[in-house]
Amino acid sequence: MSTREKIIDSAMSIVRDQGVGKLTLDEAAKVAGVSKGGVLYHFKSKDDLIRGMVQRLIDQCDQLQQDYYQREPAGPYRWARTLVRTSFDPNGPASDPVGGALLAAVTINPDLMAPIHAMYERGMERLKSDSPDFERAVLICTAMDGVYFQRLMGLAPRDSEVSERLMHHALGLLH
Amino acid sequence: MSTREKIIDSAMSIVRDQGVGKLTLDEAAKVAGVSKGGVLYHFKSKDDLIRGMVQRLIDQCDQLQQDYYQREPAGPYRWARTLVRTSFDPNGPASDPVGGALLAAVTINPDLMAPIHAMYERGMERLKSDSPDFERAVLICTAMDGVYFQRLMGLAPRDSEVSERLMHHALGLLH
DNA sequence: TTTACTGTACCGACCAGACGGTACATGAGG
DNA sequence: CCTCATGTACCGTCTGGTCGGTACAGTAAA
Repeated sequence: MSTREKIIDSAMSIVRDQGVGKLTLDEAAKVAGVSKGGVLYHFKSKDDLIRGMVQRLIDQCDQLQQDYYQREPAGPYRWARTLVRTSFDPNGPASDPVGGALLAAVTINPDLMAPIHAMYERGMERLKSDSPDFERAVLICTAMDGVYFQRLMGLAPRDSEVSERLMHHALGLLH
Repeated sequence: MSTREKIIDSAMSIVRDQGVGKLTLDEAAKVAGVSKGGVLYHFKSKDDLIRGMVQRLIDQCDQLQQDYYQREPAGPYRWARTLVRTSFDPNGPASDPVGGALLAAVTINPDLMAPIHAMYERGMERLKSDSPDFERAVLICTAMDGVYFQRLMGLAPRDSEVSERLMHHALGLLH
């Protein structure tokens, strides 16, 4: 793995394990096994590092959504169903490791959220394109944001069985 | 209004207007119109200030929920319906001003989230007590978390008409 | 094949400013 | 005169960012 990627990974794990407040260039360097100079060679500022984290998050989301979309049977609400399944993917960004990028961005410099806004817009367009009842789709997908939120805040560490049932209930409302 | 309350208000507004990263004792003092010594008289540390913010948030939520609960007609899903209406209250904590307390807490010291966890537990108990289909209630209320999340992240600044329809759709699923 | 040069990747010392927190002074009201 | 509420001055630490330097790989002329 490239050093650059390793640094992003390290930053993500710091946010997850120690909280956003502990994300410093020194700490990221230490965890990644390089010097602070090394970090600043790949990212010209802390904001730039966070931009990298956000981009990573977006790429991962896009990838996962594409994968699930292909596997999802065609028909109404295909995109909504895709988003539901993506949200519960145990390896997806909705699970613990990478989500902190958002927290880092919104707390350190809200401007860094711009790419996320764009991703949201894309998602809305997709929903609109194949949802017979758009409001229904928005509501369910908003619930998926809620799932994400709860994980970010460390609320309700749902066991996988409860998650499973919640997911199926959501899917059941998309018919 | 007491100085203590004024300081909490100031801290809230800093988080909202400038981001969590800009919440410092000096800045809070400046905005509240007192000196740093004054702030530290009322809150013996920054963590303590954030505790105060979190407590304010919780008190406001509790108050609002009680109000709406009383106004909500009895019957199944009464608590779920209450939570939905609370989430869309234009003066409630779900709107912009006070939400940042959560961000401040989770980024600066995750331990400060403990009272929020407790509030969540209470909410779940209430839902369980009067929801014929508990999963349905949880799903809808998770969507309310999503609404909150989107506001925190500055995503989708929904106009009030869209909010209105989303709320009614949520209520429609609670029958 | 040696030499000279260039670009990439990274290191580590350093700095200026900001921050949380402490210690103490001040001053008004009872 | 004492306590409550607040102001002032200061300290030690941490942080983002700069800068000069190093190691090394490629490469191209001599």
